[in-house]
Amino acid sequence: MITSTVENYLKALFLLDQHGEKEVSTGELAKSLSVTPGSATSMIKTLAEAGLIEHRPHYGVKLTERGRTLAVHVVRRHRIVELFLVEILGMDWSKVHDEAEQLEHVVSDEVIERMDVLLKHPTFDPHGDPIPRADGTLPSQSHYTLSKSKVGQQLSVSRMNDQDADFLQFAEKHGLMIGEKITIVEHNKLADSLTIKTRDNTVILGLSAAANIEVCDA
Amino acid sequence: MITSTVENYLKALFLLDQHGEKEVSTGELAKSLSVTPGSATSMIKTLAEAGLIEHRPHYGVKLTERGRTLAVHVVRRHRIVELFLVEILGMDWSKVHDEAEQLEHVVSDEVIERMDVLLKHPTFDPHGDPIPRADGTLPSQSHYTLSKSKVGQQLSVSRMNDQDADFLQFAEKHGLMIGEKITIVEHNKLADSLTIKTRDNTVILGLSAAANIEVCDA
DNA sequence: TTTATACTTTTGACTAATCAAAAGTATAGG
DNA sequence: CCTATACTTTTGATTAGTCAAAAGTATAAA
Repeated sequence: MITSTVENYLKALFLLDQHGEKEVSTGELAKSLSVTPGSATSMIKTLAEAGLIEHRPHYGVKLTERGRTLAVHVVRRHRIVELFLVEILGMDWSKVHDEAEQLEHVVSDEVIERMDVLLKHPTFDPHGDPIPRADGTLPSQSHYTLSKSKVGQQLSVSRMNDQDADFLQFAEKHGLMIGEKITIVEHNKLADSLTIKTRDNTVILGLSAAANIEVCDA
Repeated sequence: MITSTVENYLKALFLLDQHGEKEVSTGELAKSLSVTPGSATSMIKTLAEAGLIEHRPHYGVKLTERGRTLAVHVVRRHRIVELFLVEILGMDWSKVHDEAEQLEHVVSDEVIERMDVLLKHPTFDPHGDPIPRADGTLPSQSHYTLSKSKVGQQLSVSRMNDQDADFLQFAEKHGLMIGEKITIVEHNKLADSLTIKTRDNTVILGLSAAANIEVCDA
């Protein structure tokens, strides 16, 4: 049976290893789901028996084809629901993550496909994350993090790595919304800070905050 | 903790005794939730301890004020979601019940209130059932069942007592949708049947089917 | 008054998921 | 080669919900 818990484990594994390249450790998985390592181990056993992951004890786990397919569909549901909540119900983009976290496990395929049509087959969600297509493939875009950009570059904010509502609100208040054009004014290596010109502000960010914001060329 | 299971028990109790007048028996409750009587008894114990119902052993249970309030809010969520699925997502009214059954336990108050606004504060859902207001009160309307109506009466279909998708599709196909005007042509007591003229059909229904359709004066 | 019947409650067992803590394992450093 | 450390797995307990079947209770009929 694919319970919501199972879906959450599969989704976490997918998000920790989007490309299906490395093995994910029990500890990483446990941390990302806020459960104890022991809980993760026992669920890993269950998922491996169900053929959803492959487990090399003491080394790590990897999604099987079937597990990855299920995970991608959970992600698709999550991101379509998020966008729907923002676009159709007018909710604040900084608050839709938690709501979608619940809804992703119960909305039927029919509802998702109807939302998809209403939203005109969108490719990115309100946080800039790609929305997997119904066939399981992913749209792509070349992102890099703000902390790696050069002075003078004209950029466009493309996604947020941090889903924390406070952080998202802070970003929004300073004109760092998805799609917004920005310019790097100064990179102070001593202060470890980045001065950024947004549409109508100038913001100074520490590099760790800048690492949470992805951009692409404007 | 108010789990979905708890919400389902409370909702079932409310629907079995809308007016809070009689006591509901363990058996009735168990049947309406498709669980064994023993399961119902043990949940009854839990709900009584939580102060959500009052239990007179061997006689029955009744919602407390707090239990009723919670139940009414679940019903509100269910019915708003149903109407939303039909009106905004264009789903078939005969299919939205099961979907709403899942969603009612996870949608937040904020989402419900936004749907309510988008739907312009509706008072009845697609099956003709009243939608409780956010304050817990219920709109009312004088319904009676088709099986009790008289020959010659001009009526308007106002709600369906049976949520079974096949029945709803049958009704729809024969022009027995909510709001549709109909006339009673004949009541054959021997055949136990009712002949009804709809907009562009004449339908013959057995009395047991007729008892599942509520009407009000046209 | 007694008994049969129908219903309710209790009991004991099971599943999914969790945690805390004990036991086991891989590996880097000496 | 040995050991300390960090991580993983195992073990045993707990919770919410369920079922099947045994035991108990209320009541209508004899």
